Amino acid sequence: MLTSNRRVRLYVTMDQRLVRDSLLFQLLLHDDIDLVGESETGIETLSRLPLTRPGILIIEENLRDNDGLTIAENALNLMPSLSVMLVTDTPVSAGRLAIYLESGIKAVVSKHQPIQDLVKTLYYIRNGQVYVSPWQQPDIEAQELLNSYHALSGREREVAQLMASRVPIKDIAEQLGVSCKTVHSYKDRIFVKLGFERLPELILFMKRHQNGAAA
Amino acid sequence: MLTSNRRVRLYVTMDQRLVRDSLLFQLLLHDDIDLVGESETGIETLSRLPLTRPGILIIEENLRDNDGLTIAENALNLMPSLSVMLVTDTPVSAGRLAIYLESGIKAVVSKHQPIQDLVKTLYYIRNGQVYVSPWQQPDIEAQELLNSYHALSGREREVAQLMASRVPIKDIAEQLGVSCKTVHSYKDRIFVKLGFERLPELILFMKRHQNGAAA
DNA sequence: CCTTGGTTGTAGGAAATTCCTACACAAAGC
DNA sequence: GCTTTGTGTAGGAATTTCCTACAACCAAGG
Repeated sequence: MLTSNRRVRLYVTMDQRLVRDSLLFQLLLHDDIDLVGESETGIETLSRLPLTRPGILIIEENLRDNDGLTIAENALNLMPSLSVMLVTDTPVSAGRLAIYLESGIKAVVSKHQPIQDLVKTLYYIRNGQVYVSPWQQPDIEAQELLNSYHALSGREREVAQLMASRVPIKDIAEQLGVSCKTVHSYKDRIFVKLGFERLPELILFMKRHQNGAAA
Repeated sequence: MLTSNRRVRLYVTMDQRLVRDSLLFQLLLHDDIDLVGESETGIETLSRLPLTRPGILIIEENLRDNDGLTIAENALNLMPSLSVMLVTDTPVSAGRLAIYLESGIKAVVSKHQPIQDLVKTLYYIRNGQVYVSPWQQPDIEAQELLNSYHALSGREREVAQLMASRVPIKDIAEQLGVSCKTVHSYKDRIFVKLGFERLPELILFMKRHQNGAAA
């Protein structure tokens, strides 16, 4: 298999602290990700690259002091082995995309995509692939997730609903008349089937699923 | 004490899915927060308020279809009991701030603040307070955190450093020649002293602390 | 028809984690 | 000098995670 388990040395350049923080909190949940640096501006990023030697740079397209492309090009000059992921907030034309890829950028992801997209992409490029996310509406992924949900068994779905409403495991066990152990088994299976790692993912998915896909 | 333990019915309106997702993942870690709805646009928010009956609305200042102030005013007309938190990405002048507060908005937080600011503010306004975050550089909070760090004991600091480098508890115990239980005690104390809940917070803090405050 | 292989409902065990408590000892203050 | 506070150490209980087990059912294939 190609799934290498080498660690990721990550550098993140994002202007807004709130966004950077919440993104980093997510990324740092993965224990194969090492944050080697972070910046708000392109210039600072360039200056700190040599010392921090990241393997992957996640950088916003529009920075305060510069545009991500320029910084990325300079960064790739300094460190040809760097994998750059550009995070965009406006639609990218085909022409511009071509420029990005030609300049050596490994991935372009949109801020209008789910965060899982960014995480997935991070691992793609860690493995040497190139990836461009669609601008919006991730039909493929969302559909797959929907399918996975419908592949849940009856019991699993019951537990998923209760867990998403924050009913404690013990209460779920009582309500269903089974042991805690059993509920844990359902929980494990749900998380494996849907590819989740933590409760918030399940809560969010269930909420969105109920409203959006009530059809 | 004033710390009521009533649950928060939260509605979040943010344009970009990536930002919304990562923010929600953070917020939903708190088990007293119920997400009752989310939108990308102001119009949709207004239309869904009556059914979802949130207690708190977190809304961006600049939306695709409207500005947050307008939406907030309309929302407050519909539901006077709603607490609105406006999230801004540009500096807010004193005049504009006055307008915000006069129109009944309970909090204004900047995207250039750490995410903890937003979370704290959420609880402030849940308790009926009004809060305006500074535009940037949270000297007060950051300084408090620094102080807390310096209040760590020697052993605690050692463990904090190792944990931030993702050394497993067992290995830490071995290295320090104490039992796992002891390391867990240090961990608990560190988290209590610094006010953290999860490893990524510690990792991020240690990284920033080492680089920034190496003075 | 009977076997085989996947899925479902159920649960147990081992290890790790969380949360709380304990306690001896040293430093510090009144 | 005695009491409080902080520090290094660890134990217990409850919960969580991860992995395994297994009987029952169901679909498919020879």
